[in-house]
Amino acid sequence: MGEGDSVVAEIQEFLRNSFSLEGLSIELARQLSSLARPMKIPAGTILFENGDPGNGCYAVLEGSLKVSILSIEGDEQLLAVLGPGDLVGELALLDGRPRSATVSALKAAQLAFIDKAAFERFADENPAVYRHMLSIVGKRLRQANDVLAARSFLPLPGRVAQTLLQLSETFGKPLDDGRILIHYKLSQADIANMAGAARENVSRVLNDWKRAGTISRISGYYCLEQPEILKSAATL
Amino acid sequence: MGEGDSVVAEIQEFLRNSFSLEGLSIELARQLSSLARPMKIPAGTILFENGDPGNGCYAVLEGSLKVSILSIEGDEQLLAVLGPGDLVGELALLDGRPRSATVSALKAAQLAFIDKAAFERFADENPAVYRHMLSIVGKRLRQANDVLAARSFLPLPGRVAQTLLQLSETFGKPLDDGRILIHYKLSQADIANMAGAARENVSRVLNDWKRAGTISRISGYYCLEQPEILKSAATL
DNA sequence: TCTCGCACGTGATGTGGGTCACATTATTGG
DNA sequence: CCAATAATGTGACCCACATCACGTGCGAGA
Repeated sequence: MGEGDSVVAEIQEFLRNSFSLEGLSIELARQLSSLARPMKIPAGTILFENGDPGNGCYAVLEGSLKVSILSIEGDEQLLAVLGPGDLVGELALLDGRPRSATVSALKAAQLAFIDKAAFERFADENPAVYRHMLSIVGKRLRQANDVLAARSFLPLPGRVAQTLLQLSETFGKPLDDGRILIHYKLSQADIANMAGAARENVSRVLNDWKRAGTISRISGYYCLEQPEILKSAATL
Repeated sequence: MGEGDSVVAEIQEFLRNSFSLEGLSIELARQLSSLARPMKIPAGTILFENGDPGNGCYAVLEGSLKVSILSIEGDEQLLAVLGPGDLVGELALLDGRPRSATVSALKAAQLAFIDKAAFERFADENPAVYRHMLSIVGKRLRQANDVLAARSFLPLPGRVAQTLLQLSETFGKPLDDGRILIHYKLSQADIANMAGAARENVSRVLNDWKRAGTISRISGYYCLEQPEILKSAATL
């Protein structure tokens, strides 16, 4: 255990903020937090890989992770970049199947591991937890469908727009007017891997928008100056 | 109610077969079936459209439905073709959000409607129902990720292979050796809309395989002669 | 301060697969 | 049984986007 108390407090804080916000009572969140085992991983660590047996899920307290699928040739399809407040590996909680994607740490991360068995025992007593879980998975499924739709119907710029908007959901800080700052260091390669496009072309699109004033870079961070334009570009 | 009893019996039969197979007790299935409202829709009916408010989900007893996303230009991305034993519209049961896709009847269909509120009331008493639901949604999410991965990494033939294999999961009847008959009338256009490809190219791929003996058509139905070859074509 | 490495910008070139056009079967209503 | 109509096969062409090739800026470490 060792480093103990402050982390426990952090887990509770986390659950209070993220879970309860979405309709889970604070008391439940607190109890749930006592099931979680804190853990810390350095940047670059692979938390688990596609095909691994899955025995539980993780809540992200600090740092950031990426969820991706890898092809044989080593190409990467980024599914998501996750930050504090997010949950990964929930699929293992649902059925007992192996992990369907690979998750690794982009930055050193503080996590809370929740064991499948313990979770089920707890949730059986508290159906609200199941409902909450369903809504999380439901959100993921909707998002997956959106991405697929974008892949089917939108040309490259549309897909990039969708990617930026999606990232702004996790990392966006609203500024004045409707501007949104994506407070996370993103490389074009990352964006390209999410949008399913070649980095070079993402560069071209991004520059077109920068010149048109649709987006800008503020000390390394992308800033959506006119989110509406991006939204309309990402509309099917 | 009117047409009544035989349909009620059918709903129970359905739930016994499909739900209980996947770990839900027969008793629960029977009780759940009493919440369902039977309904029949003719071929071509649109059950609901993307954006509609969603107040419940449907179990398919007979007939077939398609789940699709439509672009502005009228192009269609087919997400799934469903037959007896499948469930549609579960997302509405999870969160209260509007429907994320359009579902319509390919053939006249007999359905059982399950109201969101009634479902939650029942499931709160029987957490096993929630667990079962989670495993269904989990399966969908895995499948969605697979399709996205295929779109990212596989060339056209691979995507068509994946589509056939996926369809064989719903409609496949195993024959001798490892051959699988897809017992459903499929047009090339359908396959193309699922694989996200142009019909003409699907035609070419299918004919190549037919000539190579990988697949065949038996009185209008596609038959996978060598599923392993398709599987390897669909491997990332 | 230099330079090594890495993220980014941009033209030239290649190609998978979409689009068009049309011939050739199947299917179906009459 | 026959038109009408829809599903399929196949070639020719085209284009969005991947790939290649290389130049430019810039932060980190010696």
